Amino acid sequence: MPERPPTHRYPDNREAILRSALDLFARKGYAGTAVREIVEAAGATKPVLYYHFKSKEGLYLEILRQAMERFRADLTVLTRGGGDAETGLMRLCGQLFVLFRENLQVVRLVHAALVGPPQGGPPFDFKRFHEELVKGMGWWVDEGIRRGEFRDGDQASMTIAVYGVFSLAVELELLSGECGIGREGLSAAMNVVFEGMRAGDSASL
Amino acid sequence: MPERPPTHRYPDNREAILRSALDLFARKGYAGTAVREIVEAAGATKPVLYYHFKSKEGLYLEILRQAMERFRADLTVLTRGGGDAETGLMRLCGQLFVLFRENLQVVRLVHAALVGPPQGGPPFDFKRFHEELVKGMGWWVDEGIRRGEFRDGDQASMTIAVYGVFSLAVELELLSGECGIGREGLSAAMNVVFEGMRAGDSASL
DNA sequence: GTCTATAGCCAGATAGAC
DNA sequence: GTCTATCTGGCTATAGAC
Repeated sequence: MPERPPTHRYPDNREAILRSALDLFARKGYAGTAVREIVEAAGATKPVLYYHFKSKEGLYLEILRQAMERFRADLTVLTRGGGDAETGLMRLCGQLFVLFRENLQVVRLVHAALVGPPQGGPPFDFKRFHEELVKGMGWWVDEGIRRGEFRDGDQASMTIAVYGVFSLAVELELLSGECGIGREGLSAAMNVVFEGMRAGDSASL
Repeated sequence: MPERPPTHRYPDNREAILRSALDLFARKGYAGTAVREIVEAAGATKPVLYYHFKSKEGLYLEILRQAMERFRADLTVLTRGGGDAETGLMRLCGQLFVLFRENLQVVRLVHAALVGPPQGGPPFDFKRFHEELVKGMGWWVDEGIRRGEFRDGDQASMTIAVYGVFSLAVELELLSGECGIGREGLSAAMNVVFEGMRAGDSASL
């Protein structure tokens, strides 16, 4: 008879609380969400929450920590891969866009914590989110310049231009009421930017 | 002896409360800010706040209403004016950028309300903020296409590209710790986008 | 690990005098 | 218009049994 673990290390209650907390924090904000709401939605009770996460802040930090972990793993994969820089950059942005759209709740939570008021929530190293995105896109721009695909001399501005379009596309998905431009809209707008980055075009700068 | 108004219509208390509420809402969020904090920072008392604004929600809505009013006035002015489309678009974005950077608290508040969780705050027609910005920029893009400055056939994508760069520049100012690219960085990144919009460049689309 | 029950606090809002 | 004093309710967090 195989050994069973003496106790469940991650019981259903813990996962249920994480899920309903993510949902509520994303919809009502950290300060706007009561612990009572979270445990009711999860079908649990308050002491269970405090047992697993020690405090409301601990729960919040655990959600963000998990989100950061998953995001970094995906970003690492998407920065690899062959092909020319324009294709790689388009693939990176396109797949990140899909990933973000499939996890809008997390994106809303992190975005709010990045640029919004901290709402009394605990501090967290959010800027790494932003910095790693810039680094991932900047890597492809560097590649493009090195290979002669993109014009030389304006790496930072090109990265900002690409990142700006990507960032806006994501934010439009966050707006309520179907303002989003979708992946097709993102590709079209990125093509406008690429048009201004390609080497060989008349550079009147 | 000249007549004095029978009573102060907008006494100092009212303005002081509006200012400290803007400061606190922007720093701690709507739900994260207590009425007690607001009136203490303003050197007033709670009944004064409730006399002038009826409720915490009423105070919040009044702040946003005033912000929206000032913003629309500025946007209307900046969409007029002569010159070619590229110059007009650069001026619109540059001056809006300066305006936003001088009012970062309001921008943070509105941005949080636009894309962030509502935090229990009352509903407000925030999307008009976004829509009017898009309309203002789109007007100049239309002008540029009409005059033959910009390539034809991709108005929406061009507008998104310009708006995306502008939006990112503003958001980087919102991040804590001097991540901003400044007005020069905005201009440089916009030039990358313009490079891809100009008619006459080799269009390999 | 999970419960019931509750402590202790602070929130938003108001009554009524001036 | 502004005050002091106060009401009512919800909040986070915990004690202690199982």
